[in-house]
Amino acid sequence: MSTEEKILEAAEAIFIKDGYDGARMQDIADRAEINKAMLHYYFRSKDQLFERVFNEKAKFFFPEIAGVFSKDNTFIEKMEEFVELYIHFINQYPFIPFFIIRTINTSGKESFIEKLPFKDSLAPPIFNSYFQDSQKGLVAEINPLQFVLSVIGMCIFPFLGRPILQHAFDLKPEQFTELMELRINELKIYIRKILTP
Amino acid sequence: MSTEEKILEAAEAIFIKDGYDGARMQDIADRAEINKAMLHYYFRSKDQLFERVFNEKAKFFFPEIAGVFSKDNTFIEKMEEFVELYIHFINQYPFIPFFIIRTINTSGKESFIEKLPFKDSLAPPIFNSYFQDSQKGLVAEINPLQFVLSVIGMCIFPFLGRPILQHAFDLKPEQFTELMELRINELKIYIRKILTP
DNA sequence: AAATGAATTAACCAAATGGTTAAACCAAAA
DNA sequence: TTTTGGTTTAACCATTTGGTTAATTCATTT
Repeated sequence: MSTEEKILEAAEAIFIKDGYDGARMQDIADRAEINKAMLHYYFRSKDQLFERVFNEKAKFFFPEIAGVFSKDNTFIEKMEEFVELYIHFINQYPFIPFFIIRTINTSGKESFIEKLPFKDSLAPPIFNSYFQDSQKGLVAEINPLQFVLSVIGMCIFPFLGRPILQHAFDLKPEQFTELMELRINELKIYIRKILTP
Repeated sequence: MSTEEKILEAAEAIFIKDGYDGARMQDIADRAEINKAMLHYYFRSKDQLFERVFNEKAKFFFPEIAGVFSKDNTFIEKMEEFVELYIHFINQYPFIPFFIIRTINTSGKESFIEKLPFKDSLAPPIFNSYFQDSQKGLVAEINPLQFVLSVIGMCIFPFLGRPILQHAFDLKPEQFTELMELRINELKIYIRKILTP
């Protein structure tokens, strides 16, 4: 593994664990098993290293949904698929949601919002698909924005509140992951109930 | 206003805005318009000052629901009331959810989890009420834990992702608050659809 | 008015932190 | 074999940060 890769891997781990403010350049260097000066040699500054890490992780906050929303099925079916895709997705990177939420709520890091694919890639296909089925009477009348926020919230919240959950129900990491896998079908039921006309 | 109150008020604002790692004692002193040494005179250390602030804010993460869940109505009605109460509640302290989520996910601050009223005060009455109505066939069969996580997630997520929302839809703070007020009725509809047998 | 004790301040301190530098290392080209 | 240029290291630097101290101010008690 190249030095640059070692640094990036260590920086990811430390920034995801501690956030920008909590992360220490020395911790990243130690984890990458290199000299601290190398961090600056390869990435100039903490800011630039963080930006590089964020850019590579931003796409893992919202999944790529083109595949789901180009299919020729109903909005309800699409949303069910979306939930399955999304929870599987986050289960593979369970600490990304908090990393992203923390970053966009951190003073001085507001501009990172623009790097998230929500506005351009996620919301429009969902809204379009809803309006199409809505005109055909295939879906209940809901507010699509409020609905999308609800679905994302249902999917993501357990990962943000994970420490509370693990404490309250004494869950081991595997048990948490399993609970989230079971969650997929539960949310599919909720979504179908909400959206059935 | 006493010096102690001035400090606490400033510390709240800074810790909520910047988190423990991002907060600077000097910033708190400046905001309180007092000498930095006074912070230590009154609260000894950054840790103790933070703990004091967290303890006072922890109760605003989950609302007091005794009133709602002692009523003689159905689980569905209770949950509708809960959502109304909860969103109103968070709308008054819109930055508390992120403050709490950030803290319990911060290394070294895990022990603060225990100060949240979820395990002892929030979950049990909800679960009990569900099982009562479930036996009477008054409510659809769902997994109460997954359901509670969903409701909390639906209520809270927009406040955590607020910067994304405000950016994507160009919302002013008043507009955001109004969107959340409208959200109450939308979520009530979702909940009734999910829970109706 | 003198004494007392808490409240407040300015100056200071040690450690930590992001970042720099000059020298050393090392593999490939000439 | 020497040169070259990228890579790595140890030592160093300026600033920031949480925290301390000793002196001073101020209100209250005697």
